[in-house]
Amino acid sequence: MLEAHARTGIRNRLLHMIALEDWDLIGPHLEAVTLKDRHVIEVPTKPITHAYFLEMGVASVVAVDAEDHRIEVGVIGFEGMTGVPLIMGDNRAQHSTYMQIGGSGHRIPQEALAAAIAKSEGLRALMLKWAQGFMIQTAHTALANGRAKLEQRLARWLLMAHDRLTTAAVPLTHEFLAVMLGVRRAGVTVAIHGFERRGLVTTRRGQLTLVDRAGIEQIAGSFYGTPEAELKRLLGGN
Amino acid sequence: MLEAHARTGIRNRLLHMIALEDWDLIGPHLEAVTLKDRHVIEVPTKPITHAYFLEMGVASVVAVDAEDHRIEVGVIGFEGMTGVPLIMGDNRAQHSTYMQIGGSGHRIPQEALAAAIAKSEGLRALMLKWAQGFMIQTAHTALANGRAKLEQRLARWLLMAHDRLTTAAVPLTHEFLAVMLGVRRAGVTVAIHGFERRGLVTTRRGQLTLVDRAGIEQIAGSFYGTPEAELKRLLGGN
DNA sequence: CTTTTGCGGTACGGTTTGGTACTGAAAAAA
DNA sequence: TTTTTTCAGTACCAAACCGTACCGCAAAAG
Repeated sequence: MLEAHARTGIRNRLLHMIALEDWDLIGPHLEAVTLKDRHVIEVPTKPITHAYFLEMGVASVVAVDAEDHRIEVGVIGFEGMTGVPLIMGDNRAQHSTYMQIGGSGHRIPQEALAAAIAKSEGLRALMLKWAQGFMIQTAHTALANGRAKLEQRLARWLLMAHDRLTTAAVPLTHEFLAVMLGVRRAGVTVAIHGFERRGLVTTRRGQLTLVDRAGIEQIAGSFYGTPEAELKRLLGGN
Repeated sequence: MLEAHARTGIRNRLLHMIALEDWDLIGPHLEAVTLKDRHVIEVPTKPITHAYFLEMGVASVVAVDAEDHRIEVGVIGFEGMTGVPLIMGDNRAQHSTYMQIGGSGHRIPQEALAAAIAKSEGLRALMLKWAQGFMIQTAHTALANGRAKLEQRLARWLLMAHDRLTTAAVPLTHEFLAVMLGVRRAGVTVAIHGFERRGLVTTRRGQLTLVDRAGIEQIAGSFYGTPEAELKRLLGGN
C-alpha cells in the first residue's frame, strides 16, 4: 500500500499520472512486489487476479494457440500495466504474460481495479488510453512479424527492451529471444553475431549490451518507433 | 436514422445488442450508408469522423508504417464496428481502414458516439467488449504472420471473410489478398491454385468461391478460430 | 465489335529461414 | 574442485518465399 505522498518514489508512468483525487481508489490497494525472471503473471483462459504496474523489468505478453504456436504480441515496462483485459471489462487472460526480465512493481487486485475504473471517469480514460497504446504496439508487432526480416525484428525488440531498462545490458538468452520473435534459436545467434561484428552490441553468456543504439535504430527502420510515439501522444508528453 | 422498432431489420450484432433504454443515444444519430469496394473509412493520422456499423461487406484495418510497409491487422463485418480508437477515447485513426468487399451499414458521428458512451455504462461495456474482441483478433494476426505459412494464412483469411458474407463467393483479386497478407501476388496465385486443385475452392477472374469449408479449416488449423470463439464469449452466445 | 486495361498463370534465380544436430565452453550444482 | 547442466557457435540441406518479369486472356471501356 502506498500513501499519497509516497508517489514521489514511483517510477511507473501510469501511477504517476493518476489524478490526486483518484489516488484513494488505487493507492491503498497497491501491494509492492518483487518480480523475478520468468515470474508468471497471467495464464491463458484463467482469471486475471491482479493488474501489475511495473517499476522495473520487462514483461512479455505472448499469444498462444491450441497447437501451442506462440509469439510475443507486446512488451510492458514501467510505462504501463499488465491486465489490459481488465480495463476492457473482461477478467479472463487471453495470453500468457510473464516477466521476461526480472524487476519489481505494484499490483492491485482485479476487484479493486474494476471498482476504481467504474467510479472515476478520469481513471478510466487514463487506462483506456494505455490500452489503446498497447493495441497499437500489438498491431505493429503484427506488421513486423509479417514484413520485417529477422535482423529488423531483433533490432526492434532490443530497442523496446532498452527503452524499459535503466542499463544498456539486456539479460536474456538467445533461446528466449527466439521464442518471442517466433524464429529459430540459431537464427538469433547468427543475427546477434552480425550485430556484434558491426560493433552494435557486445555479448556475454546470457547477456547482451547495446553499444550503438543509433545503429540498431537504423536497422530496425520504421518497424520501430510508431507505438512509442503514439503512446506519448496518448498519455501526454510528460 | 433508425427508430427503435426499426431495429428488427438490422443485422449488425452490436446494434442488435444495444439495450432498449440505450437506443435513443444511438439510433437517432445513425445514417444508412452504402459502402462500395475500396471505400475509405479511416486514414492514418487523420481524425475519425464516424464509426461504421456494418450490415454487409467486409472492412479491412491495415497498419502502415513510415516506410509504407503495410499489413492487415483486422477485418470487420456485420459482427462489429469500425472506429475502435473512438471507444478508447482517442479520435485519431492509427490505421488505414477501408471496405475490402463492398456492402452497407449505418454510421454515427464521432461526437454522438462519444456522448453516448459517456452517458451509458451499458453501452460503454458493450463496445469495450467489442474492442477487446478486436484486440484478440489483432494478436492472433500477429501470431499467424509470425508463425503460419502462406497457405495457412490464406486459409485463415478466407474463413474470416466467409464468416462475414452471406454467399460463399469472395469477390477479391489476388493482388488485394496479397497486400492484406503481406506477401507476393504470385504467391497468392500459386496457393489458390493449390486449393483449387484439391477441390477446396473454385475461381473466376476477380472472384473465389469456397466449396469445402471444412477442408479449408483443416489447413488453417488453430490459426483460425480463437478470436471468433472469444468474441462469442465476450458478446454472449446470441 | 474493337481496343485498352487489369488480372492471373508461370518461370527462375537468389535470399531468407526452418529443421536438425553436434560441439565446446561457460555457469551452476554437487 | 568436480560434475552436471545450460547456452552459444556452427554447419548442412531443404523448404518457403521474394523480386522480377513476361505473356496470354478476360473483362471493361470505347
